[in-house]
Amino acid sequence: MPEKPYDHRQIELKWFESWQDADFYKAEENTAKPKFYVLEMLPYPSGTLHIGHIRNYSIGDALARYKWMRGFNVLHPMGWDAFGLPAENAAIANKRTPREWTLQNIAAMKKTHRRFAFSYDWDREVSTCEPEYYRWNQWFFLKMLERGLAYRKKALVNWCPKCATVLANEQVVEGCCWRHDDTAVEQRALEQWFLKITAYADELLSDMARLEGGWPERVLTMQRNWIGRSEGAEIDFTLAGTDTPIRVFTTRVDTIYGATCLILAPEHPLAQQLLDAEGKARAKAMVDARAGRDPGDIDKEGHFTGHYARNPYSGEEVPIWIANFVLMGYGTGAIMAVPAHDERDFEFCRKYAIAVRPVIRPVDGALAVEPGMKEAFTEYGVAENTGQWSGLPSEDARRQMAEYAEQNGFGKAAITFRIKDWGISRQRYWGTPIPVIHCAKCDIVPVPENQLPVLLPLNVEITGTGRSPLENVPDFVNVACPQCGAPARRETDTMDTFIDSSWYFYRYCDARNSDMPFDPAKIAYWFEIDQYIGGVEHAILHLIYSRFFTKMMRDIGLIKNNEPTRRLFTQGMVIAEGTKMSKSKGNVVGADMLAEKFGADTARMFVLFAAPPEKEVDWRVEGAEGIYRFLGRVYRFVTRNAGKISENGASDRKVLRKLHQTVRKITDDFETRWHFNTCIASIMELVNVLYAEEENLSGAAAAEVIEKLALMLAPFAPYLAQEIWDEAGKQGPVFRQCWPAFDRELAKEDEAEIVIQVNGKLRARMSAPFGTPQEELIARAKEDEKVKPLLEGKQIVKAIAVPDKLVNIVVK
RNA sequence: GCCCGGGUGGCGAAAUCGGCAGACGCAAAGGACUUAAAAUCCUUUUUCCGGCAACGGGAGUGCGGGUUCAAUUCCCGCCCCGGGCACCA
Repeated sequence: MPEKPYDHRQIELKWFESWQDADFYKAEENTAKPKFYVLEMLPYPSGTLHIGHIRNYSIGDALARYKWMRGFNVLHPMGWDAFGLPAENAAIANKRTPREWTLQNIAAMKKTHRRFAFSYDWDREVSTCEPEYYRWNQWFFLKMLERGLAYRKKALVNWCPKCATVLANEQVVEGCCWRHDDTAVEQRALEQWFLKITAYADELLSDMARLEGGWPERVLTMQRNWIGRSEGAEIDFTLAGTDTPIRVFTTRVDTIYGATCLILAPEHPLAQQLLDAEGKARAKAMVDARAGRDPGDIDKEGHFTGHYARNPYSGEEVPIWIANFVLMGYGTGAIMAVPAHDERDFEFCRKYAIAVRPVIRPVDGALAVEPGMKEAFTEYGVAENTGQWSGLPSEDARRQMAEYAEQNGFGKAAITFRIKDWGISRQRYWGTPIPVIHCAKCDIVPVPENQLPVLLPLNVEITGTGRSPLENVPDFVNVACPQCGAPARRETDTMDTFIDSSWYFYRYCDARNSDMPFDPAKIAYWFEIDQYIGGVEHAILHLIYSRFFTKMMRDIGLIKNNEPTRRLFTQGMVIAEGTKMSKSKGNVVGADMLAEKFGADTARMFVLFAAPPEKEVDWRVEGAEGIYRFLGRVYRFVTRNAGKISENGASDRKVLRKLHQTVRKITDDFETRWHFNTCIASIMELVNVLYAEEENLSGAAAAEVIEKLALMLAPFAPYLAQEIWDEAGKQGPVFRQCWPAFDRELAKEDEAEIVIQVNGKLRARMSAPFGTPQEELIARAKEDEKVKPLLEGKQIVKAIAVPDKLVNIVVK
């Protein structure tokens, strides 16, 4: 056969057109095949796909196609995280509505998606900005409202002046906005809607045990830190001379006899009562100075209130201070300071010359002497000078003292979490309207379910001023109260867009259902997600909200699974020529450019080949050119040898052995560790052998090689794989064939190559039949002509043989 | 400060269970084909020493120790890089 040059444009265009109307990737519920749900994180429709997206989808697509070929019923969907701030900013800049802008972006990105031929079931496409989708956000909200999981409270909230909206705690990164790392977040007091994620804090934490093994350890660690469960006790001190309790949270009650002052957060309600005018001013200054600053950079500062608190154990009275390092949002907002046994308290008390009193000694040492302590002793030890608990190991004292507090009514063992309820109110337009109505008489009235969806009005002027643009839409705001009929106001806040992405993967299972968010039976079939693939940047926000939503949906009886995702894979970033890609640097590698210049197959294979999928990949033009050359090499071999007629099979055995070894390697990798870089390398090795042995390859062997090459390439380079399949005269889509089997015997080498070492150094090699006994290997090694001289005049101390691998002779 | 990753040629990397370090690719150099170039094909390419050469010898996976017949791989200590958390009482 005459060789043909590899023309990616012609090949990809041809199959693109041929596949246009085919629905190869439809997932069905009624089938005897085992199911496999593979999911990639849905993109924000910014307008263009870049190489980072391509990497994410290429990993998922390789897996999805492999699973299809292994006979699974694969669900592989895609959608759009279509609400969000950039649409509003674009609207202000371009005089277009957020909706127009978003829909156009989706259309453009979908076109690129199609061009890359990712194996999605597009019939299940979900776009979160459509009423058909967001009405179920509203529905879930109402369900949560009924159950007390959604509530409203006035709260100090994180406010980003640039976004002109509220941020969730999770969206504040080192005191700055997660989108604007140069903008300090301010604190404002606003009436806000919250979801009670803390109701599930314990379960979110304990269920991580089930995710162990399937999720990356570091994601679990990040979530554990975020939830921040801490066991301790709440203890009531009393304001001296009164019965007013002041409750503190501590993890170390055993140190309470060493408490030398009590410290309130500056915002603590009691502090406001106790402080004089000057003190109040100090407190306010502390709060303001804290906003948006890295906590580690702020020096500890305090102010004595002039009042005292009584220690319920010792009866001692200690001064009450306020201090900037005590947080209102954690525990009770008040602490007992035990400088001898806590580093922070030590630093604070030294600064203000407050007494330091050691009450815990090291197990094998003496109690520290004061004055003279240089640092706090924070470990457990033995309690001393601690009343009836003196002499106890401090861990025992800790437990017993908490019980004592409970028996005597001034405290109890308690657990505190770092995670806080999820603030979801946003003073923004392009999001899901929160379905409640404010009535002067009836207060907060949920929108009746049969009136959903509360439609987001179109043609709204976007001002970007910080008040919801919806407030300026009278038709939207002015409604009759559903309960009493009186004129009322509709809620104008919209929901955090993380709501949208918290359950979208359920909607894929039943994307067109207009009566329910989804049919529970379909969820029962498809869930849990067998493999979720996305960036590690979502380790906390999206992945913890999703878990929360799943538990909430289970508790309202919609689903049975406790967790959404069995296995999670976090792929590494793509950087461009050594630097992080960003719009402002103008070095974003766009998917359309890649498809045009190199073809979709090359782009896909490049991102898979450059590094194992969990690692960072550096985009390099030369790297892509290398892959392009390789695909050309494959194609030219195929076109030269398809339909080859030759009886000369002198190289057949060698080539077929390599072929079956390659199939074995790739199959193994798909089943275990997904190191597609080495999979592709092994195909390259195979092709190198093909080039070397081409002359002496029989027609039959060539046919087998070409067929299996097409099948092996199908998950990575579907266009070229199809073209090869076609060249080989085969019918139908290559990616719907069975994954190739390999012959264990054929893949075996004839003889084992045995390495011979003398004192651990490689000195010679020999071949021996598989299974040659160890004694025989050693005997043969000793006779080897390179080895023999090295043994002369030496004493053989030991000889080790590893069957089929190695002999090591130790001499003296 | 604490918790995870990671450190291997000029570069991206490989070595899956303690057994040949550097597969595969990039870049570079040389050759073949060509009027020429591109493309393609072939060869060389960790490093040092000896040799015209085939070849031979030594060193080598961040650094220092240890275990072992044998360590990129396991253990202890340290250095550097990346990420996460960080007054959470």
